[in-house]
Parts: sequence; structure tokens; C-alpha cells
Amino acid sequence: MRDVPYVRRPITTNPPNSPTARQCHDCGARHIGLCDALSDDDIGFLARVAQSVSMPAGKSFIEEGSPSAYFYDINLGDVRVHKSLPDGRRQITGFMGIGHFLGLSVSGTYAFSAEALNDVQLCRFDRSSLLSVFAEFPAIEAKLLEVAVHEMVIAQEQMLLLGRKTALERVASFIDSWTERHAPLSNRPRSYAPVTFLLPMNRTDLADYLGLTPETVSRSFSQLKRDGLINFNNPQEISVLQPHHIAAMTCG
Amino acid sequence: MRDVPYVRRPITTNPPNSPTARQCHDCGARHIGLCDALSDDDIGFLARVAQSVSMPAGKSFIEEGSPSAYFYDINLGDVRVHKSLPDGRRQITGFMGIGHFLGLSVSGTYAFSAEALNDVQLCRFDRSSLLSVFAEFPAIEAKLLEVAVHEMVIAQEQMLLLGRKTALERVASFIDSWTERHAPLSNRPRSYAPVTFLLPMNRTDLADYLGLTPETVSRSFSQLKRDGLINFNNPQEISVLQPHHIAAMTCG
DNA sequence: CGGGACTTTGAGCTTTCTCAACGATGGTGG
DNA sequence: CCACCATCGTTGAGAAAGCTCAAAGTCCCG
Repeated sequence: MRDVPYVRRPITTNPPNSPTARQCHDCGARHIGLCDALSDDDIGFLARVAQSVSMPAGKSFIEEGSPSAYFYDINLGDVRVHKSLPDGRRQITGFMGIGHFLGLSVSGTYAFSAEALNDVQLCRFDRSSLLSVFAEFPAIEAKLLEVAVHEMVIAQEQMLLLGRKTALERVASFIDSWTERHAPLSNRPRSYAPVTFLLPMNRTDLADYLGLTPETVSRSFSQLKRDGLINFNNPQEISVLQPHHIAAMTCG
Repeated sequence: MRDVPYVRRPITTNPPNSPTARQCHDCGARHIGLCDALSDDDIGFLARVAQSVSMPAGKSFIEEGSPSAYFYDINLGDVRVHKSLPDGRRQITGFMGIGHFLGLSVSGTYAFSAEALNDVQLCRFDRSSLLSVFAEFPAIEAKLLEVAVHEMVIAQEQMLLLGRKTALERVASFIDSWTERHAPLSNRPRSYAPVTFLLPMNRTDLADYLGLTPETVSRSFSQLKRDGLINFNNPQEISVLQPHHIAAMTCG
């Protein structure tokens, strides 16, 4: 039954001290992204309209063009977001991780699709509940605006990558940003120490994210490997041997 | 003195019934974008912290990396927004017109540059004034979130274009969206009647927007011209002879 | 009428894509 | 437990889309 999402608590409003409300304490996303903007008291109110949902790896839970009934916040796992052309060409617009929100819509239908890259846990809010929460807690809406503005900055960087960078620069940019995700040193200059981590997506996903073909992604990885900048224990596990050098190859 | 922006009212707070407050009535952007979300009463309050600013064609008024001191709303004219790489490669992330807002930032520095494509009139708000307005009028912040979400949809469409469309499809997509801007038929199916309008940007801007070279943009235009889908009276004035056919070439 | 900037067109080149084969990995069933 | 199969990743060779460089054409403006 791996194809059917398992809804842990299919109730619309949870009592204030229910396990759902309390679970935020233990949530991996409690102090990341949207929820980080809320006090323990406020998040209790948010939790009352939240449903906890699990998605197996590969499951699509947002379909481009379908009614935007829900809004999601990722508690665990990784998600790929994409748009497609009628003939099947696909552009992945982002890989989202813990604390990331998904599914805001103005038009009433989703403008993109979203799939679980691995087993994912989500907080789900239905549209109308969310609107009432906004009315009660403007802080949430304010934080959401902040997050949306930050998303926009990232989107503009991706446009620069897609429109103007070479294949090698694109792959280096990707490695650089994932190195930052796994060894975030905030404001300090990036560490020169090697970092190893797992990539939750395959080469085809990567190609569709970087505007390349899987072959070109693979060739770029191979070149970086030849140059001693990275290494692969297996295709998923990358070691960034010279993070500063990779960063220099991103061209900004 | 065309290089120096002319500030019409360099005062920070204007009295409620001042010409500034009343000018919103006559503003071309009064019922577009952000301002459209506000009642006549509310917009009076917004006008009290607004400065009206003019920019001559070509003037850069937002510089990537500089402190994000101001927030702008376009009253008249067209603006190009872009990011650049250190070696000069440029990606234009959007062409903004009347009613468009610009300059929100979370980090405290602008993530992009903005230049006037022609003579532009802007409403300018300083950061701190804007934050106080947000506190007083959550409706503005809510509308801003809505606008930001819509921006994000457009950005994702542009990523799809840059990552996955052919040169001809990119140029057709551009023509299609500008046809829509100039002959917006809302929900009804697009008109089959020809539309003529002026492009405020040159071929190099277009190339930097579409991830191409000026030569390729020109060649694509020439092909569409040969095929009888468009015509140019001069390089700025385009006639879209078969809007529906152009729309079909965008591939979505 | 002339000069500068922009646009168009052409020819050859480069990067990336396409197509194909080979290799590695992981899951499944005998 | 191992062989098999499917999927994914890597590598190579040739093709093609779009880029670079160059020259000619056009338009605007003084």
C-alpha cells in the first residue's frame, strides 16, 4: 500500500492540548521556516487546524492545474517541485526540505506539481482553515511574506543559472548550495574542510533542475572528480573535497 | 540633467489632504496591483509616507547588493530587473510595468538591480515607513503576499522557459505574454484579431531575458515574420498578426 | 546629410544534446 | 545464495541548436 498516502489525523480541528498540538514540540521543523516565526502558544492554534500526512517516496501530492485545496509544510524528507510542458519536457523549480512551505495559490489551482523524493511527513492545512488562521495571526502572514520574498530571491538566482551559466557552472552551483545546506556556517566564510552528504534526487532530476541532460550532468560530475574537487562513493553519496574551489566555480 | 532623478516631493510624511494624498485619485496605478487592494481612505494613509519620484530612461535606481532602503511602486513607464555575474553576463528576470511593486528585501540588501526602460514615475516608500504601514494596515501586507505568490508563479514559468524551451518557443512565449498585456481578454479565449504595440526594450535586453543572444532573438523574429505570424513596422513596433498561432507556439 | 547605435543576416564554430553501448547497483525469484 | 532483470549512471561518437565573429543594413537624431 505504498501508493496511498497515510493520513494520521484526519480531523479538521484538534483540541488545544491534543497530541497534535503538542507534537509541534517534537517536530523537526519547529524552529525552521514558517513555524519558527511563531511562539509556542501561537503554534498551538496553528496545530489545531493542521493534519499530519505521510507520503511514500515517489508519491505526487500536488498536481499542476488541480484545485489548490491544501497548503503544506514539510516536517521530514525532501520534495521536488516542477512544471511540465504538454510534450513531457520538465523543469524542476526547486528541491524543498524540512521547514519549507508549499502550495500557496492565488488563482485557486496549483501552478506546479510536487512529489516526495523520499518518505516525507507533511503538515497539511486546508485553504479555508488557513485563511481564518491568517485573520487571527497576522504574524503568520507576515512571516509567509518574508519567506515568499526569500523564495523569489532564490528563483531569480536560478533564472541567472538557467539563462547564463555553463553546464559546469550549473553543476558547481548546485553542489555549492547543497554543501551550504549540509554545513551551514552562516555568515562566516565557508569551511575549507571536505563535506560528505547524500543526494536525494537522481541524475535525471538534477538535469531537469539545471536545464541540462542527465548525460551532461554526469560528464560535469566526472570532470569535477577528475580535477579532484569532489568524489562519489556511490552515485548518491557525494564528497565535496574542496568546497571553496567549488564555490569559486559557481561564478557568483 | 537627465542623469539625476527628480524627486517631486522630498518630504517623509504628507498631510492627509495634501496634493500627494489626493494624487492617488489620478494615478495610473490606482486600480492596478498593490494599490488596487486599498480603499480610498486607506490609500490616503499610504500616500502620507509616499514620495513621488521620476527616473529618466536608462537610469538605474536599484543596485544589486546595495542596502534596500526603499520600496517602489511603478506609476508610469517600464522597468527592467536583472541579476549579473562578475564577468558581466546578465539575466533579466523581468520587465515590470504600471502597478508593479519592487524592492522588498529580507536580507537588507537588494538581490537585483532595476533600471528605467523609458521615463518612469515611481511611488517611493522608505523601509521603516513601510513597516509601520504594514503594522497599521495588515490588508497591505496580505495583498503583498498575494502579489508575491503571483510573482513566484511567473518566475517558475520563466524557469521552465529558460531551462526547457527552444529559441523559437522562447520568443513566441515573450510575444504571447506581451500580446496578453496589450489586449487582455481576461477569461475569454484570446482574440484572433491582430494586435500592434511598442516594445520598450531592445534586442539585447530581450536576449538577456530569454537566455539567448541578440542574434538568435533577431533570427527567431525573422522566422516568425517569414511565416506571416508577426510583422515589424520598425524594430520596436510589433504587429502580432496571428495571436492564436503565436500562443500555440509557446508550448504551454 | 552624416554618424552612432541598434538590428539583421551570414558563415563557421562550440557547447550541449542525442543516440547508443556498456557498466554498476539493487531487488526478486528460482 | 546466486542469477537475472530492471533501473540508473557513465562514457563515447556524431548531430544540432545556438553562439561568436563579421559585415551590411536601418533608423534616429543632430
